Amino acid sequence: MTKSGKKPATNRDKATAKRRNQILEAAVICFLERGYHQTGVRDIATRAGVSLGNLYNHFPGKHDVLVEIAMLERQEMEPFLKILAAQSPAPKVLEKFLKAYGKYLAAPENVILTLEITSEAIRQPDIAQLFLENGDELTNALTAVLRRGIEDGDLRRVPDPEQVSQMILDVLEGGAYRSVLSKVPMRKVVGSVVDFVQASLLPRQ
Amino acid sequence: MTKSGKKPATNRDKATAKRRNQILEAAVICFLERGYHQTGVRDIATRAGVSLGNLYNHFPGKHDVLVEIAMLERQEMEPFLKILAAQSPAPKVLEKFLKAYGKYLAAPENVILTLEITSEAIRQPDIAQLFLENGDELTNALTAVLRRGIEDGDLRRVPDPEQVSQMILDVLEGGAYRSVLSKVPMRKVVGSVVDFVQASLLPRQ
Amino acid sequence: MTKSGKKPATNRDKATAKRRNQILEAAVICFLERGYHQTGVRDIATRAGVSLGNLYNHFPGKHDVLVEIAMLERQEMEPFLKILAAQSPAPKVLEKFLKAYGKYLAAPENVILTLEITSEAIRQPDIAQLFLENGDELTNALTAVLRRGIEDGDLRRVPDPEQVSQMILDVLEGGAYRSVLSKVPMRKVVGSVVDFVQASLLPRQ
Amino acid sequence: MTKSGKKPATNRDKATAKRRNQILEAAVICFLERGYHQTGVRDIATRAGVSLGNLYNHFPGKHDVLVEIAMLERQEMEPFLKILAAQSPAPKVLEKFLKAYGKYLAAPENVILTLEITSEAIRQPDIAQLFLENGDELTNALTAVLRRGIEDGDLRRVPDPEQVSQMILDVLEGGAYRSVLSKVPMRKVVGSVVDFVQASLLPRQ
DNA sequence: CATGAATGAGTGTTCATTCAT
DNA sequence: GATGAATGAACACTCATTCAT
Repeated sequence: MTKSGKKPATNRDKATAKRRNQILEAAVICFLERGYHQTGVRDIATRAGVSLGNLYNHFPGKHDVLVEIAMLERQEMEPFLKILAAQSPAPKVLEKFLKAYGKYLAAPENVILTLEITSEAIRQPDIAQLFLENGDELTNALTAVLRRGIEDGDLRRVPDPEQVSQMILDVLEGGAYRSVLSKVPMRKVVGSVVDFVQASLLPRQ
Repeated sequence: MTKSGKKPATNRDKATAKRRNQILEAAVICFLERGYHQTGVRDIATRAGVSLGNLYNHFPGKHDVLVEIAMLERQEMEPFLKILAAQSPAPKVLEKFLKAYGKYLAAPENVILTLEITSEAIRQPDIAQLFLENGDELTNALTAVLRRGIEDGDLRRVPDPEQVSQMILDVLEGGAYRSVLSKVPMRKVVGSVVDFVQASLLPRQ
Repeated sequence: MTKSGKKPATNRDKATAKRRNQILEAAVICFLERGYHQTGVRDIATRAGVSLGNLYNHFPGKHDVLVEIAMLERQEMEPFLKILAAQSPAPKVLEKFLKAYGKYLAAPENVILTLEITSEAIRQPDIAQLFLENGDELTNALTAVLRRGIEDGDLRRVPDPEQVSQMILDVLEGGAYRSVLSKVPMRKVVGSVVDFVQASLLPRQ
Repeated sequence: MTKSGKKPATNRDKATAKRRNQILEAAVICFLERGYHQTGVRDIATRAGVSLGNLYNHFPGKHDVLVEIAMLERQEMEPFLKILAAQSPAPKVLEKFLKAYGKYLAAPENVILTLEITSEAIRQPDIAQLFLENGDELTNALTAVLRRGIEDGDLRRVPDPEQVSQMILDVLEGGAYRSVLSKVPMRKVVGSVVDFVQASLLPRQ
């Protein structure tokens, strides 16, 4: 699967894949600790236990390591996509999602890494695209939930469900960022978000 | 003595202050164009029409230029603080604020600069503090409006008004960031925000 | 006396001379603390409580400050020249001188400053000349004592009294340098020097 | 493992070692010509025919280049240590040593380099230690000769043989320094030193 | 695949000195 | 005489990347 449709995955392939992972993990740690720009390729290689030159056998350059990390981030969204795919009533799904995603964002490393990527995205189109795609998956799934809730009469008929899902994510992620910076417990933040969002979306009785 | 009391500001002082401003403005442009880390002190000096060495007569270092810019950002909040201080009914004030601040955030440079500072704040405590103080002014003013609205019965009795103002700001700023990245018009974003926030805060009839 | 034979020394002249001294004293402290090359002209000016530009009204440049200091060092030799000029028996004079000069060299600042000058002397001919002249005064006076001692029969008839006085100074100054570096008490060093020199110079009975 | 045991020294290792030497030799030349502080890392790299960056693959920094040179200086003492280890009568050994070491010091480069290191030693503890260790080897060997001479009755029973060996070295090195500065031939200096030292140490008949 | 020596432009910062005020 | 802004070359060092082995 690493190369072609078949699966001849030799030991060599496996060893190589392992190296890649070592490097990626090391890079994540470095980027978290010191930031993307402050991290040198040497730092990554050293931390990964790989020679400097060899790193370039696995990645074309520092930039591409970040790109790959951004792509891995996307996989982390899977559990939340699954939650959003559930067929329970929309408000229930929504609440469950907010709490789960909020818990995930309570880990500072997830926030910092995202900010690091966000920050690069502004000037680097490929990362920007990746980042938007990442977000889109989540937004789309969330939007679908909202639409379903509206149709089922479980949610208020908001004018633009897509914008709303964006806002829901913003409000959570913004809270997460502030909780990293100012040490407000994420738990408290999530509680407020749930209340705020529900108040905005639940239909007037 | 150079600042306080009357205004003994000599020509020399004025020239010096002008230089500082030249440098700061040049730095803002550079940071916007290429980002803080990609910008060299040389770039700033050149753009400011100042010699490299002389820049260091006006600022202790690159870092401090960013700090000063962050401090200037704070002053930009003044008009919005004024709006929030108005004594009209809370929902009116709120809407006016959202539109005004949204309009301000429609300028990509304001968003990018904020992100640049945000991004440094994570690893540099002095900038973090400055950044939080900056935000606090706005949050506090907004919180006051919310409290007043609640007391007047104009707004729903939310459990934690401070968190709510944070969320309102997040939702606006997050939208602004996405509008920079994905070219969604900020106008549309602000519309959704106003609806979303009002739906959440206006009391059930 | 500062300029011409007369003595119109105005207040202005006195103030200026005071400034010069302030600068020189500050420079000595800086050179001792951080070394000549590590010391910046700014450091000296700041320490002297003088503006950077003004320092250049008093001295043509950093180099010349060092030259002046080297010249002042020469004056410090006066007391020892006086000791050597005494008409007591040569061995007595010699011992007294060794102890007095040794005591002077026990102060690390005197040793370090000399080394700093010595070290510059290698590459800067004007300092080299000054330094040699400095030393020559002492050597000549010491040589005179030796010659007198030899003629009086109080000292061994050494082949080259001038070389001998050089060596006597070397042995003292070398000891002083080591005492700075390795914390051997200078007192002990001087004792050994006196014994060593006397043994070499006193005539066999 | 690159060093110990047999000699697996690959071509690569050898090439690397050669580079190090090139750099060290270039550094010595630079330090002699212009002094440690006046020499830029670029100067060294250029003279060594090595790129600036690559120099940092071989040495952590400029300081460490000097340290390594100081360490190499120590090896230069080997021949003199051998002379001092000879079992001939102490006065003979002493004279032979003085002449040999004096001849070595007659080369200005040896004197200047030592002064350069000496001068750094004052402010840099690691160099100070290295420098003292260097000197100690010579002093100890010389002290041993003196002690032997005293026991054999070939030398005067001096109170502190260790101090005496220090002084002997000081007198030689001081002479060498002056011969560099004032162009007095080292030959003449050494002659005087031999006389002076012997006069001090040979027992009264 | 693996290594680390090699490159040289680039980093932020300091320097001694000048000069308009 | 006194000030400190102005200059730009120089500083030690780091960078992402290449490539011979």
